[in-house]
Amino acid sequence: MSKGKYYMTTAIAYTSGKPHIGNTYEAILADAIARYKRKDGYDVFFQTGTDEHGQKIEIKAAEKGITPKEFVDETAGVIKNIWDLMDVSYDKFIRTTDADHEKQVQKIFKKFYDQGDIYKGAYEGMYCTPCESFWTTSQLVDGKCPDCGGDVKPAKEEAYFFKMSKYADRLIEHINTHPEFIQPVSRKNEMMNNFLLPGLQDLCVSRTSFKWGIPVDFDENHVVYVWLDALTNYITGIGFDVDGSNEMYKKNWPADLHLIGKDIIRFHTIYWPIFLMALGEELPKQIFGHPWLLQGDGKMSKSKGNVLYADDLVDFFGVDAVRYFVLHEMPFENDGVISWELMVERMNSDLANTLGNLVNRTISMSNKYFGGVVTDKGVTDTMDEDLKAVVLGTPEKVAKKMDDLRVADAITEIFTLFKRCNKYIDETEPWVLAKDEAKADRLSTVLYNLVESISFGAALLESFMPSTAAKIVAQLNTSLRSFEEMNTFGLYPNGNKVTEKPEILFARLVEKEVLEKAEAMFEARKEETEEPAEPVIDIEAKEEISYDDFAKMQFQVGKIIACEEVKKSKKLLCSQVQIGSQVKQIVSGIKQHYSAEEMVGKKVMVLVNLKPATLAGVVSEGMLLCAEDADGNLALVTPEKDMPAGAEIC
RNA sequence: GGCGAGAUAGCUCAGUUGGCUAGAGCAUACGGUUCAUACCCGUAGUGUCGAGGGUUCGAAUCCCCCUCUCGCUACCA
Repeated sequence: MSKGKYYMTTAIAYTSGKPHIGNTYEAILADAIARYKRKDGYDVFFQTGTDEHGQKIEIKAAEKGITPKEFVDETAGVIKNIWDLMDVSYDKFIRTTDADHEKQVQKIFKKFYDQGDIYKGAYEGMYCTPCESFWTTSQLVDGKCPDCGGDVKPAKEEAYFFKMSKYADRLIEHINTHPEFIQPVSRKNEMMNNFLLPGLQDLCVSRTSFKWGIPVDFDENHVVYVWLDALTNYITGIGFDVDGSNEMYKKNWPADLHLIGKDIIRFHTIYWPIFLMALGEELPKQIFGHPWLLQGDGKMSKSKGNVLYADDLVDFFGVDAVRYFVLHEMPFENDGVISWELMVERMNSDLANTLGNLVNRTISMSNKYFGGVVTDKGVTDTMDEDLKAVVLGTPEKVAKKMDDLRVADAITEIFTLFKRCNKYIDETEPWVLAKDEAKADRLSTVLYNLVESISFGAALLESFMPSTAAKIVAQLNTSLRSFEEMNTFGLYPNGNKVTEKPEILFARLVEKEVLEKAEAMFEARKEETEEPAEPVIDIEAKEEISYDDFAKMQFQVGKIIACEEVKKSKKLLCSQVQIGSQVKQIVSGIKQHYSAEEMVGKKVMVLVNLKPATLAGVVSEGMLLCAEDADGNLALVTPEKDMPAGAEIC
């Protein structure tokens, strides 16, 4: 009895490298929802996959001396393996290098062009390779990409543009009349206020600066913009065709849920719906931008060697414990935190103590008192009522939470059930009953109630911790029950026999040992990756210049004699810089790296003949030069020996 | 700078339309218990509910203002 179709997706993972636990979280979250919906009677189609085009991949492949295709084949394999390791039950794993996907993207692009939604124009500006974005000079941050902080270079290219504004009103209307469309709702306001209401800009949807993309078939110099390529996976993966889609597509579209990270909400709630409108297709019902899983002890970074990967965590804790942790620890709207200490705490208190020990003690008592045979002798007590009420009420509570995609809260409800069971043992005191032969039947019923309650808990746990749920019912010698079978208390077969030797589900861990082991792992990894003792940075080479070009620039040593913060800005410091006998006012975006006080007295390298400009209302007559590392930290460039203010740098 | 969110126990947070001594989990202390993975159950807490002012019989909750944090965004030579 199907409740109808349910089509859901994750964002497709970018194949630039191995995904860390934060990336993996999304797949696990989606899986929990997919499994739950299936159990709830929906005909679920769950799609995930990989996003494989773009200049960044072209460059990475070149560095490794392999073709882009070889590179993405390898990375896509790594990603798929991790999803499989984590028991992600996807129905389709799409890759944007799949032939049928590429074919459809070309057709879609052509259709847009033919119907006038895409027009050919030219783009001029500063280009950021990793972000594959153009910026106007005024958008740059210290001459760097405002998104990633990376280097940009001047570029001009012929390009195709999509007329976003044409559909803006319709989209605004849709968002306003469908409050569930963007979740959480706070994100809706951000999109409205920052993009839709001020007016949408046309979007550049092709590139000519690199080759690793889907070619525009009627204009070979161009490849399709990665976002247009990537977003369409949601329809091409289920059989969309410009010339007539198949039955599977007709059944599944529109998607019921796009699960994505909060960083790409803009692409999914603005560009994607507009592309769909242009195709004449329905819009997805809901887009949920989930928060991120952050690392407690500082940001994850490869250079620090402290990146957490799902497979490493599995080695420490096991698949289901990791699933439990990321699902349970992630709030609905705020970012969650992951750390070794927190993992151990959850592992010990929730999984080992509350759940594992409950199952273990129940089975042990059944064996000890009745040779493992579980029978309801019908000797009830008033104290049974509350237990039954809690157990019978839990499926409903979980359902309510899952309706709102509050997965963490749903799990908490299930653990409330297990805690209630532990309390029941304390209330009934089976070991006291066991001492009185007249109470043997009561004891039997108590144990039956426990086994029955745990059966409920295990069945509810199935969507979130599938293998643990299976292990529990195997030990109870029963099967996972359906939601329908959770309307009645007492379906556990009377006289059934539980396992003789209960296996420990989750072993308690000692925090200190885990930390030491983790430390050792990171150290080992550092040694592996740390070829050069000192990190080096490669930046994109700029075009060669002549000596004359160089000679146009005048550099001098400047002494900062005063410095204050620019009030209206988060990043700017305004310095008075003595250069020879004159003093120039220079504004620099370095507030986050230097305080105004520590600037004073420094001798720095200044580009003095730069045309003055006004920044945040303050005139700036030059530029202080800085070095920047991979994390965006800045260091002022100063003369190696003390030099007078005004000394020429040549 | 614009828009928005937030500040509650040691930690992570919940507090519906203002209403009885402000809650949960974890951690801590004490007590109980022994079937079990030294586990489970119970009790106890501590809180100037970010600061100040106002409305009200009554404010964590509503209004004003301030401080700080965060998100999106603009600007950032």
